[in-house]
Amino acid sequence: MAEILAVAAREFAAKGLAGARVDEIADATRTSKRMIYYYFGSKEGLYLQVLENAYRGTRQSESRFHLADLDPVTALKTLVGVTYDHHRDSEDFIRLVMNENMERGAFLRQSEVIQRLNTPAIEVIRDIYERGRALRVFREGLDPVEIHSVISALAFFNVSNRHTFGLIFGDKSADGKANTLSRELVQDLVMRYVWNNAAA
Amino acid sequence: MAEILAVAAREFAAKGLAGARVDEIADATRTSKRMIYYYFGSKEGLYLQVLENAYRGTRQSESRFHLADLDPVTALKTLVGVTYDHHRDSEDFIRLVMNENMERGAFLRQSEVIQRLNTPAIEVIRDIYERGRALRVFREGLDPVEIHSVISALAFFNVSNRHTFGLIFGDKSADGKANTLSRELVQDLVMRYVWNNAAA
DNA sequence: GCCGTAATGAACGAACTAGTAAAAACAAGG
DNA sequence: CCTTGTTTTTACTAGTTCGTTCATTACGGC
Repeated sequence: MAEILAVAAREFAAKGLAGARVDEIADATRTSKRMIYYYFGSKEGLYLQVLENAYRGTRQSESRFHLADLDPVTALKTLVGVTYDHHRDSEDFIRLVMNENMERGAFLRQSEVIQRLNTPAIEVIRDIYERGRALRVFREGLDPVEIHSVISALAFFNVSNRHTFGLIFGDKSADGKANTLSRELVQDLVMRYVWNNAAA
Repeated sequence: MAEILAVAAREFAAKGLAGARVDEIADATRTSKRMIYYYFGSKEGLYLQVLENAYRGTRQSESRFHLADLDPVTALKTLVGVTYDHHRDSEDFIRLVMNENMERGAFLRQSEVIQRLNTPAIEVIRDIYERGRALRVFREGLDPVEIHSVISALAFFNVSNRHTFGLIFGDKSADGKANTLSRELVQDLVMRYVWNNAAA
């Protein structure tokens, strides 16, 4: 039932696995609690489905940007920007991942589905990097997984630690959500990281 | 009672505010549950004290490294390394902060103590950056808060998202804990970010 | 020794929460 | 229209969990 999954995603994202209440999820749907147990077996079964669903949804956004058609510098800069935007606008997904890390990956570990979803993301970066390296605008010896990690780390942290960072450094933007790391900053950081300083 | 705080810190770090159980905390101390309510009033009161305590402990580590005595390049690189090491070895603190972000900063907001603790960290960076800029090894126009944010983001993410990242990319190190971003990588990234490419 | 205050222990209770029992409603094939 | 299997509703339960009640003890000043 898609409605249950959508409601549960919001609830788990808002309060975490331990904080979420099955009764509240049920009340927010047009079905009943009994249905949740009928379809998903348990609270944890529901959580697992929500988690898988969230990862599935996320990995689809990058493919839409035709990065292979752009020159490597523009492509990488675009990829960083798109990743930044996507994270910023997917707070529920971020919070689900945060929660899953609080659970020490106990549920992600059970899912074979998710593990395969990230390979394409790496391949996109590998393609861009190899092209940039051939043109000598990117330096030698970098690992696409590392580049992906850096981009993810900055885009993720910017959302995940919004509240504590915002409170400590007080720089809330207009919408009330602190963006401690600006879009341009992250792009700049990544481009300087891959840049070949001895470029022709 | 220091013992209660220490036990509670472990428990809240392990299971979050909603997941932790007051009875379990009480059983792990040499005192009783009654004492927790006597001293801290409520589960949330205890949590707030734990959080404040954790921030206090963290901010003390940087001052030990005499960064003002080092040349700016070495100083910044050392600061990054020290911050990286400290985060990697303070998983409980990281998890408390993660949890507090899941709580949307509701408790940190109540604490005036914590807000003041981070100013020194910025001043250290400002000093290093200004010296490096004067020597023309660091470029113009950077904000110490931004530099601090970048360092924090990478060091924090490396621990906070250990489990999900480790599962997806499978690179666990010897101790079973995935370090997706290596120490050298983070140092390299920050140094390239501040570096003045037009250096003499 | 006496007294007020701080500290402690054992047991309890009221509210909550994941999960279930049992049966009603429904769909579909014969 | 009846049988058979699936979906859904309502009400319930067994166990947990935060917080309290009340009685008792340690302790420092006088």
